[in-house]
Amino acid sequence: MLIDSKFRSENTSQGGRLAAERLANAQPSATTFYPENAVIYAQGDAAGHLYLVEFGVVRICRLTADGRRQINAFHFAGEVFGFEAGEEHQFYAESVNGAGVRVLHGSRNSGVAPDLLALALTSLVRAQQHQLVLGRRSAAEKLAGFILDMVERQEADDVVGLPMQRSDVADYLGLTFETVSRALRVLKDDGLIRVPSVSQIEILDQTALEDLAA
Amino acid sequence: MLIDSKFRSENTSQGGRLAAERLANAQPSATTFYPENAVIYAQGDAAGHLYLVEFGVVRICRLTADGRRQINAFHFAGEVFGFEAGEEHQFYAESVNGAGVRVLHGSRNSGVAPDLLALALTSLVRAQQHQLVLGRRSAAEKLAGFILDMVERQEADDVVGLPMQRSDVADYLGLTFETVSRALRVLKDDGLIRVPSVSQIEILDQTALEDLAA
DNA sequence: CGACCAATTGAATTGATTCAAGGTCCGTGG
DNA sequence: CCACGGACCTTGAATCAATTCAATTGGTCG
Repeated sequence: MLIDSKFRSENTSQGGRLAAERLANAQPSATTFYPENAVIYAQGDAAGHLYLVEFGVVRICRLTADGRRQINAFHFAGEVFGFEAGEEHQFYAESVNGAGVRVLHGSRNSGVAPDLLALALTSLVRAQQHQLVLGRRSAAEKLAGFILDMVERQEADDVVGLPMQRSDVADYLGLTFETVSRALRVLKDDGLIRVPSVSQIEILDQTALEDLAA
Repeated sequence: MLIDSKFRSENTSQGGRLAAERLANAQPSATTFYPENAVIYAQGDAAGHLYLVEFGVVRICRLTADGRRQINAFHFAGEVFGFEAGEEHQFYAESVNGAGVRVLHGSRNSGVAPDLLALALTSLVRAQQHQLVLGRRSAAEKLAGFILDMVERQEADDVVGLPMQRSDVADYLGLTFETVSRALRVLKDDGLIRVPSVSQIEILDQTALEDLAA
């Protein structure tokens, strides 16, 4: 089975945005605003819809039995989330910093399957990337991978925003927020980054970051 | 956008096997046998094909800059692998213990998109599950999650086979093989499992394992 | 200005890794 | 058939890194 290159070609840095636009334009609907930390859907809710981030950032989370939180993904403007397996959501989605979200409505058999596939592959690629980052041994390596991911998705050159707080980053990387803070300091002391403000990171040595994260 | 429940209903424990069968039957092809540790495709090879495991186990891996190996996924009989983003494989695939693999050939526009979507979602769900396991803090928790995954996919009741060696499990969980060995001992000493042989694990207390891994 | 929340930093502890030494299993050859 | 060799697994002890708990700093909003 050869996957049509039309599907794949959209799936690298663009993150399936063409497919998302096609779906969104096919049947426009209203954008809902979710204030900071507002729940978009909860664990156990009926699944099946897809959501398009218009602006802001969304996090996809899951709570463990002992009350810890694992963040599965962050989604930025232009990205689509909501793919899941069963009839119920295994994860819950929240607005990180105030986000506008549009539900994608559409008939089931209107020839959008190729677009759906492209979007699903985008999510798959992100998940695979996250697997790699989570599997890295040291905190500094994880953080380097995270920062590079942010750079790529924000299409920023050297100053990248961190719209989520340290504990979000920690739960995304499987660390504590103190360790995130310390790892940032290590990268800073080694001259790989600068931290002009709490929510901004300037890349000083992208090559060194990539070597760490590779 | 409402994802057709036909796609989703196949995507839980069955792991998209119906879709895989439909694709395989659509255009049968020969099965290739890959001996232990044989490479099925290499990092950098042209991507685009999908592969069906007929028997045996396949691992999907990636090497890091400093020579460590991250195993992204294991695939068992009946499962499909090979989904990737760009034109080149970002990962490499190897036979773990001698595996029969069939390349899925087919015309690009023969109405198989729904099946492709189902399979891609299956891979996505597995990747998400793996994210959760990798994010767990302790080695025992990771191992509990891994064992439960094996139980589910082998459809075994209480004795589950571990066809891969300790170092494979370690690279899958982001641990060292010594830590895997020690974590197994912990689970054994706590009465959650028995280890009748090196490659077999008997579940004694599935509920406790689930509590650990949840 | 003061209160509050997030982030940083410090010190002690816990847990995984590292390095090293046996132990087990299995296939091969005498 | 048994002994040997090699690969894999287990176990031990020391080290190192992340967590935990606690204190302090920084920034924001009323």
